[in-house]
Amino acid sequence: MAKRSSSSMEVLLGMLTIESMSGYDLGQAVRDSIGHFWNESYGQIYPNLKKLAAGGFVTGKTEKQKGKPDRQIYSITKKGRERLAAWLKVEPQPEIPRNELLLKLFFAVQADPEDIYGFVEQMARSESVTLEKINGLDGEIAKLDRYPDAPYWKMALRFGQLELEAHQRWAAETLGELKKLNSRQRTASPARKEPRHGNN
Amino acid sequence: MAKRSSSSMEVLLGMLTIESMSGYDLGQAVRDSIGHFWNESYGQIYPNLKKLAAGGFVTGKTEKQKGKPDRQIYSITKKGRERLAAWLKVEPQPEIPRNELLLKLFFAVQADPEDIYGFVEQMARSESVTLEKINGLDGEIAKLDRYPDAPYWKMALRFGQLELEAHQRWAAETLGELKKLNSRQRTASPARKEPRHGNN
DNA sequence: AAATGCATGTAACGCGTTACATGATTTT
DNA sequence: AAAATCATGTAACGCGTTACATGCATTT
Repeated sequence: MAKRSSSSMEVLLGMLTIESMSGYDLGQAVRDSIGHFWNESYGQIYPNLKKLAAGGFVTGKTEKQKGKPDRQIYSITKKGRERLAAWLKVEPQPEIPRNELLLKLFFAVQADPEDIYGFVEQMARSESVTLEKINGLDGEIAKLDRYPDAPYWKMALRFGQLELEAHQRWAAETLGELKKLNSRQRTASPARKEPRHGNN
Repeated sequence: MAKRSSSSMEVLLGMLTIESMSGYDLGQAVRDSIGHFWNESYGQIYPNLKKLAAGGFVTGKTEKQKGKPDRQIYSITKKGRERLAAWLKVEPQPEIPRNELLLKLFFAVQADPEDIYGFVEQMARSESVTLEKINGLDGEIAKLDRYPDAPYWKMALRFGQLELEAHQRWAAETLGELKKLNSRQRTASPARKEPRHGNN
């Protein structure tokens, strides 16, 4: 058995406690509000909603629209809430890490220094965009303090802020180190085009 | 097609540039030296080594041992180095995030406050262990400065340090918030056993 | 006596992504 | 005229985990 329970259904249930939504809406909601720590593809969302409906955890109502295709609006049921509550009692599994950037950095002696430098730069740039997005969400949550969820949303957001700020500091520090290392390497062994390693 | 290239073979190649090893050794090396940002299971390592050998990226030599089972020692070939170099030129993909703790925190209104508090505490404790392990590695790398890789290894390690420190700060802050929130809730609505939501 | 470590491997299984399909409307 | 958005869905495919198998040696 390769059971990994995996919470893909429970995110949907959780989101539906906030508001009844269609599968399409759920995709957006996940991306826009918890995208910095969770993702869910439509290839997962639609089949899972069907399974949840078949199990009585959600109910769906068809909503007609003019011009646009019909929407299936899903609502969580009592049974769905119970399932969510049960899942919330289970200790969360730490995520198994797979950071490709760090992997390539770890093997960087085998690489072109310029490439590695570019990777770190690129990561810093793209994460700073994410950070700004998160900071934007912060302001939005502040306006939503009628929701009892708001304080928790803020804590989850805060995680992203602190983590990404740490990443930014690391990137700045690392880019400096890489620069020093590259210039030292260049002066130490000048005009070395092909790395010589005596293997096979 | 669901191609995700996935670097599982390249980690092995990368590790073999440091030293020739068996599959078993590779499993340990991954866990012990890059375990904080990468993981690889034996169910992946052994078949991948066979594939790499079949493609001429590594070569294996059987090593007899007394009492213990034979070891297959793998070495990277010229072709293997080329493959690694090619992979190192490709921009690393940002990891898709899946943080169960934050997910449960996000839906914490639906949960028992004590459970959530415990989850954050538990995460902080287990990550502080990881942090100590990383700090231990730091000292070991310092002794390995004959390796040209050492500076890069340090940068990868530093990432883990800064990130985990940020997590620790977040956890401390969040536990404080949760405590405040829980006491406020208890005084606001006393003796509420069943949450009343008008859904199905 | 039982459990853990060494060492290599295979098989089952499911999770998740990507690609594709459809078709109308709105934006560029 | 082309591309993107809305909206729902299915099928293919592979990655990765878990479990299982084997068997000897050492540790508890």
